[in-house]
Amino acid sequence: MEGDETVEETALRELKEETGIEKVYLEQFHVFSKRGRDPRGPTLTIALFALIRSHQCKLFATGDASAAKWWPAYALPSLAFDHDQICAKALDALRAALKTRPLAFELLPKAFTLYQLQDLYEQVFGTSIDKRNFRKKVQKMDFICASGKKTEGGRQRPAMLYYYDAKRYTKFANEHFF
Amino acid sequence: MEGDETVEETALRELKEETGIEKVYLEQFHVFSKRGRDPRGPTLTIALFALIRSHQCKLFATGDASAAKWWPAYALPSLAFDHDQICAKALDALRAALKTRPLAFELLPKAFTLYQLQDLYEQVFGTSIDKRNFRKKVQKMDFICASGKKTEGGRQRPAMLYYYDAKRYTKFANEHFF
DNA sequence: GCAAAAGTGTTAATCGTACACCCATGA
DNA sequence: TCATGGGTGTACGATTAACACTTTTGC
Repeated sequence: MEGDETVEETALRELKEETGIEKVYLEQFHVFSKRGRDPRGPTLTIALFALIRSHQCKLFATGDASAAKWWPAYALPSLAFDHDQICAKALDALRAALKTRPLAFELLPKAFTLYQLQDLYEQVFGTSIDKRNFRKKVQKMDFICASGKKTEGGRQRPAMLYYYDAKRYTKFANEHFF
Repeated sequence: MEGDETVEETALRELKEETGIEKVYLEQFHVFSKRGRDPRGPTLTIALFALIRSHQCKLFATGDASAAKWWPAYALPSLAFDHDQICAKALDALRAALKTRPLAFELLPKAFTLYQLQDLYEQVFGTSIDKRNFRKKVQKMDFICASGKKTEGGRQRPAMLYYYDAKRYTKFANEHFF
């Protein structure tokens, strides 16, 4: 941490320095402090995950000359110290977060198709979901709104583009929980 | 933090020093690092909540001469710095934890009645739950087991004592989620 | 035409919810 | 006898889960 930065500001700065990516959703998930986790001496690691919109991921690949690179979460290379455990816990935290809060919309473009949304959940949870049941459920969530526009230039039939309405979600959540 | 303690060890030591309570369940919920949260300068607070079994709470009241004291979460006294915000976030984290994991059993005696379990959920979530529906649901959870023993010396009809079986929970969770 | 995704309903089973009364104990 | 919790079943509505085919587009 530099100057009087907060944890989140530090993470955003480092992420931008290493990958060029900015303006992402950040969430803390654990502080690692076990003895011996770094042979150089006692350390405290405050771990956060960042959610990066899918269309921004390619910017990263064409970034500067740093060693940063994408890896699938289920096939990481071997990492220094206890960083493999940190990544494993990050995945758990991500799944728990996606189950209980509307964070899928931080991973998709602002305008997305229902296929993209379903695919996201299937990939994160490693399940397959029935398309009709999924769409039926989405229709009941009035914070997922059809924009009226459709995809263009895809290899397939144009699909309706949806967007996430955070204000409607708040109302929805207040009515459905507690 | 002293010596090469972990965050959890520090919290357990401090808790014991201040209140005499030990061997509790601890869980991290947030790191507070906002500028200006402590006028004395930049600080980093790693916040944890502890779950203390109800029958151990009275030990606390008869503890040493420290200023530690029980307060209801919905009527806290005014606290230093941003500690009111930390407590508010602790309550949120506690509710989220109790909804998604079997942590109620860290708050009850090892042997508990169904009334105690229901009362716990009602108090934490501020709701009232139908007794018959609650018991029906508990019956389906085979990790909540009748011990065969009953309460003695209460003011009421003796009640069956139940216990939590962590191994069965693991099996149950694997079958019911994902 | 073919590959890829878009879109669309019905049925059966399960789950959640609402609801009221008698019982055993200690004070 | 009274206060306090202990203990029990049913019926209705809502939700979930299983399941297959036609459409539109680019190549």
